[in-house]
Formats: sequence, structure tokens, C-alpha cells
Amino acid sequence: MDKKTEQKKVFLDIVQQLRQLIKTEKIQAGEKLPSERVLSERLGVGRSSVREALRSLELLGLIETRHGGGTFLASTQKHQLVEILSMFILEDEKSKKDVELTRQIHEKEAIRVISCTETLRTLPVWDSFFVKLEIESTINCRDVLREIIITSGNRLSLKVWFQLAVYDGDRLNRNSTEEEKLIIQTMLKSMQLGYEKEALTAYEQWMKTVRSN
Amino acid sequence: MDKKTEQKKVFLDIVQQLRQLIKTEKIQAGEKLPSERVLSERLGVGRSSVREALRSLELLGLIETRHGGGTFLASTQKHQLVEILSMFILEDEKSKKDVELTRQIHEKEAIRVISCTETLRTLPVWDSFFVKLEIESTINCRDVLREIIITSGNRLSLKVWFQLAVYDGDRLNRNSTEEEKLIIQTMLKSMQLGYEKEALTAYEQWMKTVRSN
DNA sequence: TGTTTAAAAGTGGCCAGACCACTTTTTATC
DNA sequence: GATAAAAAGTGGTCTGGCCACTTTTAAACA
Repeated sequence: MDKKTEQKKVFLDIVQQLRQLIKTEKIQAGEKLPSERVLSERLGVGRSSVREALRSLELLGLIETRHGGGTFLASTQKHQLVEILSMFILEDEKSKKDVELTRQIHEKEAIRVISCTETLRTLPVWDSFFVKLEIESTINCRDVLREIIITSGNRLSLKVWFQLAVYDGDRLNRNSTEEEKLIIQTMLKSMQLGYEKEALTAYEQWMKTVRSN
Repeated sequence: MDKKTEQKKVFLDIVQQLRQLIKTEKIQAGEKLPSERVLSERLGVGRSSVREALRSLELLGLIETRHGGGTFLASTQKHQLVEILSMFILEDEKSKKDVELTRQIHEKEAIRVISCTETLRTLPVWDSFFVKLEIESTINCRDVLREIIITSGNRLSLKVWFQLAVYDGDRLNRNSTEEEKLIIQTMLKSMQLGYEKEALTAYEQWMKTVRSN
């Protein structure tokens, strides 16, 4: 009948029950989960089975454990989707490309949304980037993209993007080159003015230079 | 020194070593891994630690275990990373609107990609939809969208989409109305001819009717 | 010899208990 | 009230056991 209790493997069942537990007890990110021994008793299973479930979630970055301290629900930013992906799956070029493309799907959509929304494209934050570029003459690429995604207002999209951005971390989390600086300025300016097409063209150009580096 | 051996937790270390093992011994998808007891001995750790690592990889769908049979390397198609993560990420996502928008981001991009790619937009599968629409006069909405995402060729995007589609499954997994039928036909036709803009316009129109239902 | 059947070995699933290292809480002392 | 020591709590790991299931091997049979 019940799919939950139909599970063959105890540890998979525990993963489900933990999810349920987090939901019903409204455990927030950073908060503590019951100890392994307590879970073992409450769920009526052996501690080793509880550990198998917890370790699985830990590998994903869904929970954090502190030796002697306890087990804690991790913040969304710490999920390790791409970390694990790259470890086992991203060996082939096709998968790497897919991650990059998927990330860019979200970035492009955010640019579209902002360009088309008066209240978003006229936000003072964009000007602050120009100021920063004038003063320091450079800017962190990842910061620009993140701000764009955040501003677009889709929190789920942001979460997905965060995960994917980890993979390209090295390529994105760095200061812009002289060449990029101009492109980024063009992109932001176009976006501010609501020129969607131009902003996207500049974006594509930017990503092209990123790839070539 | 070595990051691999610097690992604090044995089970994480084992995950790494398993990856190494698979690589060096060239274990292909579907092939058998050493037994838990053998791994335990070879790696010089307890069996419970080996199990914690194996169960972690099993949750991700990276390996498959058969009771009494052994542990096998899973095929690339079966990875469940996105599924598991979405289970936790989507759970605390308050806004259903975000889920819908994010799903549509992937759909729109797929339409763009197909429209711009000769080999994709001329695929016979699109004609088959027209045939089906003529014969049965209706079609499953979800099937159309799924085919579009699949055809776009981004496997990761497909996985993300699939998870998101589960959430408004009821609204999508149904037969098209008379009104929708025309819109879908327009959309597909535009796509086939490479008219990206028209295809997207039709798509937006379609989603509008979906929302109003 | 070839087939079928039964035993044995191999393997994952799960549990109980133990010990260690580390952290948090409590208690005793100053 | 502050500090230090003891106790309790908690994760980290290992050992060994038993069960259920699968695969292999050996035995019996035709």
C-alpha cells in the first residue's frame, strides 16, 4: 500500500523519514537534528542503518556533522550537486557542456526578465557596478552573474544556479580581464536601458571569451 | 599534503578510493565491484565504513546493489543526483510560481535551441504529433513538452525539468483542449520552420491558457 | 556424458555492543 | 560570579554476529 513503508532497504526508508522529520518539526538550516542514537530508537532501527542514511545525505551536503557536536541541517548554499557530479559523472565532455549550458539558461533568462522589467533594470545596484569598475577597474565575474540571478527574483532558479556555478567556480570566481570589462559594461548598460537583445548579445560574447580562457 | 589522504572522515575517503578503483580497474557500467568484505580488507577499514560509502553512492544511483548478488556500477542514465537534491530543495520552496517559472525557463530554451538547429527542427517526430492530432484530435500536453526538452539534447536540463514537471503534474499530464490544440500546432509548425520568435509567442500563449484553467 | 538437485560458499542487509575522540553541559570549587 | 573539573552527550569506527538471498560447486541421477 504505502510506498514509504514498502521500501526494501531500511536506509532508503530512513532518508525518507528524515525528510519527513525535517518537514514536520520545521527544522531550519543550521539547526540540529536528533542524535544518531535517538533516531535509531525513534525509528526502531539500528544505529548503523541510521548512519548509512545520514552519511548519504552528508555526501550530498544536505547535512553537516560535527564530531562530538551533532548533526545539523545544512544551508542550501552548501549542497554539493556538481561536486559529486564532477567526481563521478563529468568525466565526459558532453556532461560538462550540459552543466555549463544549463547554468547559462538561467543566466540568460534572468537577463531577459530584468531587461523587460522597469523596476528591476533601473535598480541602483547596476550603477554600483559601474562605480566599482571605475574605481578598481575590475570586478568579480561571479558576483555580476549572481546579482543578476538574485535580482531576477526567482529563488528556485537561484538555487539551481548556485549549484551549477560551483562547477565552473574557477572560471567564474575571478576578476574580469580588460577585454571582459568592456563587454560587461555593455551588457549591464543594455540591460539598464531595457535593450534585451543587445544585453543578451553582450552576454553571449562574454561567455565566449570565458570559454576561450 | 595530499587532499585525498587528508580526509577526516573514512567514508568520504572510501568514496574517493572507490572512484579511483573504478578508474584504474576500468570497471564499466553494469560490471561488478569487489564485495563489501573484500573492500573492507583491501582498504584496511571496517565493513560498516565501506557500507556508509556504498550506500551514499547507491542513493545517488551511481551503483546498484543486489541482495546476495553483489554491487554493480550503474549506467550513466540511472543517476539520481538531481532527483534526490530536488527532493530537499523543492520541499522548502514556498512559491509554486517559482517552480512553474523555472520549468518554463527550460522549456523556452529548448524551443529556442530546436528552432535554431536545422537537424533538430526537421526531425520527423514533430510530424508525428500532427498525425496524432489529426487522428485522435488531442494530445498529452506533458508529452509534447517532454519531447521538446529531450530533443534539445541537454540531459541535465531534462533531469531538472523532469523534477519540476512532477510538481504541476496534474496541470500538464492531461489531454489538450480544443483551444490548446491550435496553439500547439502553431508552436510546433513555427518551430519546424525555424521561426523562433513565433514559436515562443505561441508557447507563451499556451502557458497562458494553461494557467487560466 | 549430460542433467538435475542439493549443498556450500559468497554476498548484501541489518543489528548489538564496544571503544575512542571530541563537544557540550553540569557540577563542584574557589 | 568566575573558573575548572567531571559527567553526559555525540559522532567515528570497528568487530562480530545472524539472516536472506544469489551464485557457484559438488553430488546424485538418468
